[in-house]
Amino acid sequence: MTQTARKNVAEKIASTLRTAIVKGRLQPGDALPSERELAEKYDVNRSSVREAMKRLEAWGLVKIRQGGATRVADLLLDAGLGLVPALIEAGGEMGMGIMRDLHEVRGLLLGWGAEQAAKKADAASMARLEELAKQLADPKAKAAQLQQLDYDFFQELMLISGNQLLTLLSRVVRDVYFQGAERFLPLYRSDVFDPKHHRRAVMAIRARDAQAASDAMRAHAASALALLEEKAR
Amino acid sequence: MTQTARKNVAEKIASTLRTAIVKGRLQPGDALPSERELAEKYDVNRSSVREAMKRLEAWGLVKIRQGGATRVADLLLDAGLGLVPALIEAGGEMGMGIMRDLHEVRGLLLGWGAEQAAKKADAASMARLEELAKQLADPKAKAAQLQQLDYDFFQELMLISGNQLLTLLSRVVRDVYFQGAERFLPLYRSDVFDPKHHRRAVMAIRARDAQAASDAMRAHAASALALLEEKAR
DNA sequence: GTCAGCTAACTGGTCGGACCAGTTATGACC
DNA sequence: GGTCATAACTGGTCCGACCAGTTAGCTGAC
Repeated sequence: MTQTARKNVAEKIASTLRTAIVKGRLQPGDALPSERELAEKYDVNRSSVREAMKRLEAWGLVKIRQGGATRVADLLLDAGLGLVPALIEAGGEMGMGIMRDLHEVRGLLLGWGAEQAAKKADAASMARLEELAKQLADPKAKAAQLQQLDYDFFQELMLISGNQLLTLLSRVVRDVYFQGAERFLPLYRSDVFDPKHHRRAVMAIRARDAQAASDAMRAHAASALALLEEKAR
Repeated sequence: MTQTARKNVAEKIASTLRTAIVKGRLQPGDALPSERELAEKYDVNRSSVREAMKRLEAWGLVKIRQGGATRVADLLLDAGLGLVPALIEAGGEMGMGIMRDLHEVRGLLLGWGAEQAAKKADAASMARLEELAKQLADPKAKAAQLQQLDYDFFQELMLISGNQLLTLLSRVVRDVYFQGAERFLPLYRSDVFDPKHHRRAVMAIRARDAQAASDAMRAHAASALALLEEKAR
């Protein structure tokens, strides 16, 4: 339990139970203790426990039924993205796996977004992308700044694609991403980060070359992933 | 206000406010009435209002700060996927747009999933895919069954890909999808639904032809999208 | 008049205790 | 042994109080 200082009571309880579920101490189908019992156990009011329960339900980790007990949901069937922070937190192989997956998804979306941008970026968007690429090439930039810029670039592509669902989705990716942000920071150290992919992508988008743009961004994600796996060894 | 009969009190309030926000009656930055005021207005207890607020916060629609007012978040910056049901519900152009986007994302994921499956499907997964393809080709199947099978096929591909994040994501896609399920139902009527893409994909996966598999599933999504847009006219 | 600083009137967060509304297991009755 | 009412659970909602931050307005020094 590190760094849970500033959390709500409900938040603490929710993340405690989430961890218990993810780590398998609570199995799918198991009934959770009743709200009243949990309230007593954690020495908080039942309202707070209820709030925690609602959160777990929103994450798809439990199923609540009035009258019946609250039970752990079948993770494979019902868990949503709310599970991810717990997976990352769990660390080890599990955490590594999910971070690998995250980069894979990012690569997929980046490639598609670049392709779309090549087809329909307007002058204003084009200018924003170029500005971002320029800042990414700044040798004096700090790793954290580069990380942020890289995300901004990603988001700009999603916006250009005009797909609202993906724009919303990129928000989720961001939350997951910056959750374990410091783990990704080494990827942006000045001696390893190379802005060439972004530069190539911007040029391709300007030239309306969808294939090249897509390839460039995929390459970016792939190289990040390769670095990450190298680090893991 | 139709069909809100079986909802929780909190759920009703949350979706009412969500609609207000999505439709722009409440602008980003605007302060919501205080919890006490809302409780009085809707003639419910403050606890219920609080629950609704927590839900809106989880959706990224509002920002809650102890001491300060609860304010509408900047949708472009903070809203997550929880916004989607409201967009669909809003109907009209907006709803149509989001459904179009949904199919686009589905196509992207289907294509990628099929590609991955061609690379790493094992015998058991292969068998499941074939079984699903067979059932999809059943001329006696009802539209709703076909729709479910189509989703199952999608999910199986996500599972095969081994990407946990995408598996979780497909859960979200499912929720969005079956939310407005009846709107998609016409796509599965026996006189329009054609299982050939699934058949082609399965054959390609068996032959380990990633490109062909990907193309087949992309074609499936594209044709569904085309049908959808034709219907909209 | 201007501005710092205090205070009062907000906001959301937590509490406890009550009662309503469903579910489930018990046990008397047939 | 099977059935069915009911008691003892579960979560859902309510009330009213107080704690803990924020904000705005007032006061007073300059």
